Amino acid sequence: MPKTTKHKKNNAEVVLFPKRAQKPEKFRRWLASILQIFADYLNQQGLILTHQREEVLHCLMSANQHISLEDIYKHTRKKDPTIGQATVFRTVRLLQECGLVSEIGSADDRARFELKADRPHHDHMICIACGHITEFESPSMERFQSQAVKRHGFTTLWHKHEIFGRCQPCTKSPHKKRAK
Amino acid sequence: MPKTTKHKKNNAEVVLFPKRAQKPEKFRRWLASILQIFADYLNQQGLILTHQREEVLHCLMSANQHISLEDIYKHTRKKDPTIGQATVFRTVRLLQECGLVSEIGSADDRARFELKADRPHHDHMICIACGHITEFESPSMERFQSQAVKRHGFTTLWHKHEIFGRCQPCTKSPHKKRAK
DNA sequence: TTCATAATGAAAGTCACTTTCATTGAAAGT
DNA sequence: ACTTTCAATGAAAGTGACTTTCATTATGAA
Repeated sequence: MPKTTKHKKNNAEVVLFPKRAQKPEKFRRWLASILQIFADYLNQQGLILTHQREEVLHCLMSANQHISLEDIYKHTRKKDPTIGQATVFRTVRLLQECGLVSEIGSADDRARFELKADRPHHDHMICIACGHITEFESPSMERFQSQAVKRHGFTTLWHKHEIFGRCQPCTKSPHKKRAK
Repeated sequence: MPKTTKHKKNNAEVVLFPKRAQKPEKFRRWLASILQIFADYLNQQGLILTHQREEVLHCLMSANQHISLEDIYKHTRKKDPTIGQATVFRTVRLLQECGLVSEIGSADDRARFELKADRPHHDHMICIACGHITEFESPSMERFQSQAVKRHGFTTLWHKHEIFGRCQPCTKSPHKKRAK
């Protein structure tokens, strides 16, 4: 049951780049292509790609996990100590509007975000013990979902399928904490 | 994409009991059985069933739709004008703890609640235009979900499968507002 | 009745967003 | 190069849905 434990301060320092660092060259090309999509969208809206906006996108692309607004704020701040929360907030909203980023739930009350470009659709399993988010996908489930939706004449825009529980390590040793 | 439009005040008066009124006798028996479950849980925790707590549960059982804390607060207040938000909040938390009630997402930022006792599991389609919540179920999807979860060694406690989009009426006439 | 607790509601507090507003700054016009 | 225009920005204030605090009140045991 969703015991809504809210209003808890997150003091944990988030390590955004654990292992799995990609080849720099490959990453650079990927970054450039995504950046182009963002720039095109901004242009189309009569807006421009500033270095702050670029920094936020870069942060989201470098992260190997799902991150919160605060995570992004802290990390971009290391490169540019004057960047404000407001800009991070507004940039993430822009990124959502152009479909590059999507919001997902979390074990606490801070929303997490992830890049969704170039990735197949997937859903999330969220560990309520350590906060770790595991991705999974099931094309069969997607098929059944479309059927169910069609039966009700509903038009889908997006969906969230989030499973809350305990991940493998936390099932085995419920008291060990994993870094957020 | 989840354009999180938050911080909007809900001034709409919620009609909790539209049609589909059950036979009074049947409802009374149902109420009594659920009330007993709640009372047992409270007892087991060294707590008691007060008339305020009973009123909150009654409200949730009478509602033919998914309601927010504020809805419950307003409606219980009609019977007892002195009941406080805090009690509603605490009672709903108790009801969640004993598994009688679950929280679901919504198109705005106010959580909605529903009774889950005596009901088969189901998921929700949430209309972002009118806020209406439609229930659906798909046993096949549940099966595939268990498989996916098992593959990752995850232990499920509960899940949310929420589809955001437009309901049939709002797809046809996007600008007509339905009461929340 | 007396006491120890649980229960309650008014009011204050929290906190994750969001918006406001005075500046900045970059590009377009002159 | 100078001015004008307006998007962009960050500090700070605002919002609002929860949550907790605290002084009372109600309940049940002794």
